[in-house]
Amino acid sequence: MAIKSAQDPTQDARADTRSRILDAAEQLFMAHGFEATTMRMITATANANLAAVNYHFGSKEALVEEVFRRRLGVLNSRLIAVLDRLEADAADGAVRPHQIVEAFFGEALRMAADCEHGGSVFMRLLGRTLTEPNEFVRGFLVREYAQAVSRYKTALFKALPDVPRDEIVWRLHFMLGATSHAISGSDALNLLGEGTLNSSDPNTLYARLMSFLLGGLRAPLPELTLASTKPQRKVA
Amino acid sequence: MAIKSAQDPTQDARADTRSRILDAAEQLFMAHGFEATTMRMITATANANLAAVNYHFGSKEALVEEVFRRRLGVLNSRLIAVLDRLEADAADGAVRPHQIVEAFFGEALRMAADCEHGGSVFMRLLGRTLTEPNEFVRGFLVREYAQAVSRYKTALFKALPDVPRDEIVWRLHFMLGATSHAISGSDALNLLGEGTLNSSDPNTLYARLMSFLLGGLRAPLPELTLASTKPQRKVA
DNA sequence: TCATTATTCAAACAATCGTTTGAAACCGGT
DNA sequence: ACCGGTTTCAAACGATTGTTTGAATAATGA
Repeated sequence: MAIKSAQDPTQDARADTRSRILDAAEQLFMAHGFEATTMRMITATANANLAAVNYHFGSKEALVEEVFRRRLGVLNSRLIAVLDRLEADAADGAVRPHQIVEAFFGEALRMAADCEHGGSVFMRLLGRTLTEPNEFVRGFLVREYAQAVSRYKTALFKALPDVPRDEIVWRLHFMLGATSHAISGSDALNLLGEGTLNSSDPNTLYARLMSFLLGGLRAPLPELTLASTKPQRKVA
Repeated sequence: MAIKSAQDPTQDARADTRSRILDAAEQLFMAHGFEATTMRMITATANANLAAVNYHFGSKEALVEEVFRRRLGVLNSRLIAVLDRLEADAADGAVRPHQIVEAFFGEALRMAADCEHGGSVFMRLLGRTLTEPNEFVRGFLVREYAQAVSRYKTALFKALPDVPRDEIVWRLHFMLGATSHAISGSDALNLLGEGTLNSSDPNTLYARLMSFLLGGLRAPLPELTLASTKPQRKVA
């Protein structure tokens, strides 16, 4: 079994089942969640023995970790590289806010559109995982994502010196939610009763999402009246 | 079996155990997800016997369904009532877009802020469930939510006659994502490295979110160039 | 009061979970 | 051809899952 076809001559059966398991796990985690995906489902999909996961990764949790590490590493470095270039190209060190937003969420969307290398499946998995109750998974995400997010956050601080930092973080939070929802995709769109909507074209999704995100980012600051009319029983 | 004795003050042990189980399940589902929450955790939290869930609800799935039905019913009718009043108050039948958005997401946020009646826990659960892989839960959500969402969607169509309907649905989708993320709350905020952010005040969250949502809704329409510069390898 | 139903309870059910085991199969190197 | 190390495999492990059972208890109506 396991006909090796790739360009790496040292690609033995070990790496083969390993990556087959990773691919199968990624796909199944996306389709059914972490807890609902069993080792037997994974190994069956990967055409591997049940014991293969524990042999190659040690445990199911370690497999989850590896699934994310494999993809998050490249996303992270891409994000940082793009921001580095933006800041280098900025003559007087002034990176425009829309550039930062387009870089961050554009890179995410680009990976989400990369069906060939499995980026599509992974980004949908990532989008869902952002609200995952599982502490282990979420804690790992924070650890793995921290650098890039922090860089972009401070970049936005510098690009918007007049906007309170709390406000920026909140809007970053909102933008993250919108993007995550957009990537997770068509499942939630059924909630809007529109199975007809064609989300297949990544370019139009990019244009639509960016327009929305930048509109939200540039929205007038809210009036934060400290102890005033609470919108409790009446909405403005 | 189990003929309900009504909603009167004679709160007997029957209804008591039932609602204790519902509350416990709601809270545990929010904290750990559906699959990770076991019957034994639920019944232990509710101070009930293990068999109580199957006795009162029939199965774990039926319990999940009932947890949502109990709250979604009132949210749905509130949403519809608010929109009814908006459309009645509109003299010439012209409801402003911001009124629709404020009504829909404001009602959601209001319920999310209602800690006393458990609305807070439930809305966080709902926000997370929007991206839940579990088909059974998601299908049930769509069925239970469909009416209100459809009403608001067509209301937005009428309020924004010049905007393509696809665009409106997409922006509704984005707004839903941002709101869901905002409600699910502080867990994802840790990703932004801001545990310091105080999300406790529902009024400021309302103001911030509405400002963002309306900014996104009013954003200039994207240029949907059919076969033009793809944002593939370079971001603007 | 008694008869009947509704609810609780401890115990067990089969099924499935992630993990472990020890032997078989495969591998490249000298 | 032999060997040490790596990988696969069938089988089983104990633990935990949702569910069921039958008896004990509480509540209800006549």
